[in-house]
Amino acid sequence: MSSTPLTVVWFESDLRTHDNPALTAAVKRGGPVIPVYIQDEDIGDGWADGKGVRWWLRRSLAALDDQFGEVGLKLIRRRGQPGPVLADIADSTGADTVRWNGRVRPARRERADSVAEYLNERDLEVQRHTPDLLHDPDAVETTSGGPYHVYTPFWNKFRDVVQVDDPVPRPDLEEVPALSEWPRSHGWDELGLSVTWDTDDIEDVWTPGEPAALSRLKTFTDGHISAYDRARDRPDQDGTSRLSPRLRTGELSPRQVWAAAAETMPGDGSETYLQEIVWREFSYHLLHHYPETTREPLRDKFRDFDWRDAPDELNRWQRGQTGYPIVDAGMRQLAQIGWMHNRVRMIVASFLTKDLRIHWLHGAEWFWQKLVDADLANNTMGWQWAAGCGADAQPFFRIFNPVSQGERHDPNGDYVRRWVPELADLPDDVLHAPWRADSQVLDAAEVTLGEDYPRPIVDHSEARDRALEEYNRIK
DNA sequence: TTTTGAGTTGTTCGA
DNA sequence: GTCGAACAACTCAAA
Repeated sequence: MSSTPLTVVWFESDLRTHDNPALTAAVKRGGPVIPVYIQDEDIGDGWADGKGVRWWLRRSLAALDDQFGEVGLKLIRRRGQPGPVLADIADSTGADTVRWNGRVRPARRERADSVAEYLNERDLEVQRHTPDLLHDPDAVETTSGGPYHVYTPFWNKFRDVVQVDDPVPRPDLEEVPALSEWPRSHGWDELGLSVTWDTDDIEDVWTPGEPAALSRLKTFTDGHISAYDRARDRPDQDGTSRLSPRLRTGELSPRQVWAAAAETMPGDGSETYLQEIVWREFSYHLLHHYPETTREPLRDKFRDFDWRDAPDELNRWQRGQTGYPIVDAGMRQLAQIGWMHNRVRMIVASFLTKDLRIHWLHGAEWFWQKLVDADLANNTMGWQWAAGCGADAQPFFRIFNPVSQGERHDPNGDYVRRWVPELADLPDDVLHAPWRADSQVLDAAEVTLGEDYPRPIVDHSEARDRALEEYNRIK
């Protein structure tokens, strides 16, 4: 028995020091604390971290390590199977306890269960703490028992029964006794987190890490959250929270976001924003009850849907060369900064699945590779929703018109001009549909369709009719 | 137990 | 230009 008990804290999607129940409990226990992050390619569900998430993780982990470094601690980074890695660290340091916050992604949850078993068999104590989810997916159920398939009743029930905990205070890390010798830690290359991005824009837009996350949360809740309900659909404005990558890596917990948003003056903006936080809950609710939906449609009849095999068109969608400016702007924003405005995500998803009738899974996989906020629950629900085969699906005839969506949500064209600069000199009235412009207008803007910018890959009206036919066939 | 009604991030058409 | 209606299908809760 050691008089100064040593505790290992296993970090995963909770890269923060505030509201971290496992870390706070470890510090409270007294004795040295060893923070550990383990990068593991295969967590069992086939969705290994994509490039965008790895780009973010590398920087977020460095920021967390900096915070620990300021008080003489060190974040141990390792690659491999968590059970053996944690046992090895405990063995080499004499730690007797491993703590972590409960996991929310089904495969991570199951893996954590087997890791606990593995550690227990080796006489290590395991303590699990509150996960980064506000509701218990098994506890929130419909009146007749069972999971929800529609958001609004889920939201009503959530408000009735879920008591959101207050965030846990940040522990005083300075009181943690120093460890004389730290276990070995892997470099970024060994960890698989050295990612080269195609452009520098991503570096200018994002500052990963908990300090920047807290700062953004404050800016958002002090400021434009009050206009969130009106501004969130405007990709040309900074109307959204941009907190999604923070929640993905756990630089912020949903409890912190909830508390900060609920504290602001009550109003339509913050109410609408709280609903978005609960959309994340709903997506985890669905993934918990239907884990197979990351690859299979929730609605069975969509198994017969005749998706088109069209690699060239998929490629043009990915590169932002469809000839529909709002779609191309979104796809290029994604490629360049690893993030896309939510409204535009819906537009490009509708375009891929309905106009091009390409399987939503191709879209989900592309987003998964590129997004810095790629979250399996949100990505799955979003794509199935857009394709019409998921929960709370829009009626199948609700097919976004990429021109009218662009005109409505990017009325001045600032968003398109920013991401599709070859169209920047077109006047507003044809910016979202360049093929409608007179030849003099195109000449004046120095745009030659088919050369500088593609003609539309499909005619939306015809594509819409064909999609409706197919949806009618399977109904 | 059965019925009813509200809800659902849109588009198009015609008055 | 603006407006309401039509476009189907399903979930869920309340009557």
